[in-house]
Amino acid sequence: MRPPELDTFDLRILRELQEDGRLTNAELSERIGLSPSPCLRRTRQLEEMGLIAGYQARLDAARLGLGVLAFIQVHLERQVEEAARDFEAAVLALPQVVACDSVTGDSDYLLQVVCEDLEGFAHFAHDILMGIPGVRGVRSSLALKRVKEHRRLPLDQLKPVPKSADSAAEKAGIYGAGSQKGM
Amino acid sequence: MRPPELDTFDLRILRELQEDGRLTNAELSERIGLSPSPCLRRTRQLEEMGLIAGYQARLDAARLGLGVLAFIQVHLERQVEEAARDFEAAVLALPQVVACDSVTGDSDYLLQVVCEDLEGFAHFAHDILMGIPGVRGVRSSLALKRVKEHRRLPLDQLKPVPKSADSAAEKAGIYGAGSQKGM
DNA sequence: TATTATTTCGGCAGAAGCTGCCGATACTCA
DNA sequence: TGAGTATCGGCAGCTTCTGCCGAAATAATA
Repeated sequence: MRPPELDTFDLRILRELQEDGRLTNAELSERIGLSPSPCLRRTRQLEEMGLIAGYQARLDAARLGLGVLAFIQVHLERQVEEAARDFEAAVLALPQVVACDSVTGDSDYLLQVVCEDLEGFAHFAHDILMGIPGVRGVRSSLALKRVKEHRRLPLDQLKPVPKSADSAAEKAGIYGAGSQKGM
Repeated sequence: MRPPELDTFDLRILRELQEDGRLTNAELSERIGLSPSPCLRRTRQLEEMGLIAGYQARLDAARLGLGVLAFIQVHLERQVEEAARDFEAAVLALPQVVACDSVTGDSDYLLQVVCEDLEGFAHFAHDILMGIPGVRGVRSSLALKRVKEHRRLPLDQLKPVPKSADSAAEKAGIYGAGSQKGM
């Protein structure tokens, strides 16, 4: 997937909203150096393009009494085509699993699991996870300390389009019917 | 850390805001079955108590051209007291690292890293990460497919306080000076 | 059980913010 | 250089926010 070409304003909007998702449009427009109208337009477009996938409150798991975060490497049975599909479906339905990726390396999936306490985690790992058909084995690591968890994407790595150049053609593609660029 | 005792309304607020962090207070109050005034009051309290740590826009990394998510297990040199402190400080300053936990098991830290492409990732792993003093070795897994990534805490695991019981004493402690519970 | 104290509720009103429309400006392309 | 296009900023009606009020519900006490 090719990155859409965003100018500095767009990147600033993304950056600010990634920091504070409840910024008012008025405040946001001030911070990025644009008046409210075009700022709101751009934000809506970023949402419609799916670059902003949504907004969410970040909750403090520990303070809420969800004290255990575990990373679980999962190995599935080989040669079972349906195993992966079934496992993914099962994982999607488990609220304790807050993230799940299929990964390279010596396991098939990496799960991130949140539980109240070790007892709850033990129950999850043994009775629930190991009970999913196709699961051959798991290996768990418990998070001892959350060193960094802001989860903000490194937008600084992206270089803005200078807003001059082929801006017209670019916008036509991005904001318009979007019939180019091999979508 | 003991979980603060939240009633059903509080839990509903957390649930809804975890789903959509930009809900208007009017809409939120409707959904939880309370009028706007007390709803806003409760939300503000949840923020002040730190249960709501913040709000953020969830961006689509892939569509933004940040196509690589990697999980990196990091081993530090043993017997080096400062290694951990220095490593954590270094990690905090690296924008590519979107999350970092110190973990149990056969590595010291688990990093989640976002890069534009494999080239960028290779550069990060070799030139940046391995360049941090005290790092003995790393092992990487690349995410092939994000099966689940909503990152919503399983609030259903928590049981609400019936709103009767010792509500008065509880509120005094939580909402007031907060001088109890070993803070 | 009756009374008092405390807490939380719902409603209201001024202030702030949203949002769709307008003309004006800057830019591109022929 | 001139026509066409896209983005800007401003405005106005509407929604939403937010702090303050009295009322209702709950808890503590006698």
